[in-house]
Amino acid sequence: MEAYEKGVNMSIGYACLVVGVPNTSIKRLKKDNISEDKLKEVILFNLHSLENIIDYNIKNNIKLFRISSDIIPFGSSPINNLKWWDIFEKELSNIGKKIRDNSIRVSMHPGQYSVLNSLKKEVVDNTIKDLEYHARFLESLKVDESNKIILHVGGVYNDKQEAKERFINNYNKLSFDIKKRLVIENDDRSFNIKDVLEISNITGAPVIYDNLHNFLNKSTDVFNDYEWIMKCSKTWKENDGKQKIHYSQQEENKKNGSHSKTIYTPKFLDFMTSLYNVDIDIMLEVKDKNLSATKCINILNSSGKIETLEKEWARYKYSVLEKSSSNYHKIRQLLKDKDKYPVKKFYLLIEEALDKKTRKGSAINAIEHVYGYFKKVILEKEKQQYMLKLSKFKKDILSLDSFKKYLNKLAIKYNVKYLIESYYFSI
DNA sequence: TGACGTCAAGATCCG
DNA sequence: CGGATCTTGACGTCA
Repeated sequence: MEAYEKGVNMSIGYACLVVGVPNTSIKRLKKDNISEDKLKEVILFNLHSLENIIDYNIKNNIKLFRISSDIIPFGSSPINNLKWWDIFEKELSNIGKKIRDNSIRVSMHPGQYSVLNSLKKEVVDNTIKDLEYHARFLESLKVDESNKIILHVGGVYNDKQEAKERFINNYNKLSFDIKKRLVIENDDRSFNIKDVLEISNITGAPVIYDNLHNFLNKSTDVFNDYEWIMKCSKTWKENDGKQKIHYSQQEENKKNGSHSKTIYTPKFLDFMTSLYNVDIDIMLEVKDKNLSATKCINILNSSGKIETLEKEWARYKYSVLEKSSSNYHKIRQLLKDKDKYPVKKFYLLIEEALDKKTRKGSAINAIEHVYGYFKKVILEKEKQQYMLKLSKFKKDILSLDSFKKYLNKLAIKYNVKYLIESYYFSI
């Protein structure tokens, strides 16, 4: 634990979406369904969601967050010629103020289709437009240049050296508003961390080290995570803010590069220990998003309180019960001693439970626990609906997901806060 | 030419 | 008719 105690200012965050928090979804539009009104409507909707996400992050002490590129639909396309930064100035500055006032650091990450070193001029032009859009969005929040835009180098086109040079040439043509935010990241098949450091050496762009990409696409120079992170640290200058890395784990039995469902804490702690007390920000790339961010923050907190775990337990308990009543009881037992903070054991038991296959009996057990919350308040009609669904579920003609969706609807209708905040309906 | 990755919109199916 | 489930889109590179 001692190893990373000094990194107490370190921020851990997650990307784009929030799991299990109402009113935080980001909407998209299809090209053939676009009108000015529709665009405005969706932008406003998304900004409301973003504000709710920021509020959630503030409340949960999450200081690092990647904003989805979909926040402004077709933000870099001529299809959308709205001056959204003017139209929604009030909303944007309001969100920006919350971000700044709470020392949250945000970032954006254009997708794999933005390729600055492409052989096609049109692709490069579109990429620059996309970078302009991302820079403008961050600018509209009035957040400083430590709030970064992350980009991969692009394609190799049979000649890596030329591809690097094309990247550098095109980088040099970018406006200062983009350059001041642009950081580059190693990818999982073309440009390894050594390549990216070389490019950084010439362009001056800071480098994001991605551990999983490095694992899958190693440089011929053999260094460990810590050593690469140290090399990358030199590329971060004062105005760039704290050095940032991406951390993810491979989902077992899935294609290389698939992010894991959750961050497994023993592995994460090994990684952290191997970094000694290096002071960096860590962006997690993981399916359960904010859940893993909270978990990792809690597990590194050497002065944590039992209340934190109790709060987490309230949100996880029915998901655990659904998988393993044995772990459910073990955790209850674990949380009895109010003077301790058994955070490692706690999350280990949760991870172990959630990895188990759901058996029908335990699923029903969890369902009945959840049903207990509105058993007394719901209408007779709903009671009958519930009974019918339960018997259908038992006969395998209703899926667990559908059943849970119905329960979620009831939870929202009767505003059962304990259940609405639970992860039971989202993992 | 299709896989790659992502996730919600949109389309279609089902009871 | 509402809800569940399947398909598509939007993008560029590479096998």
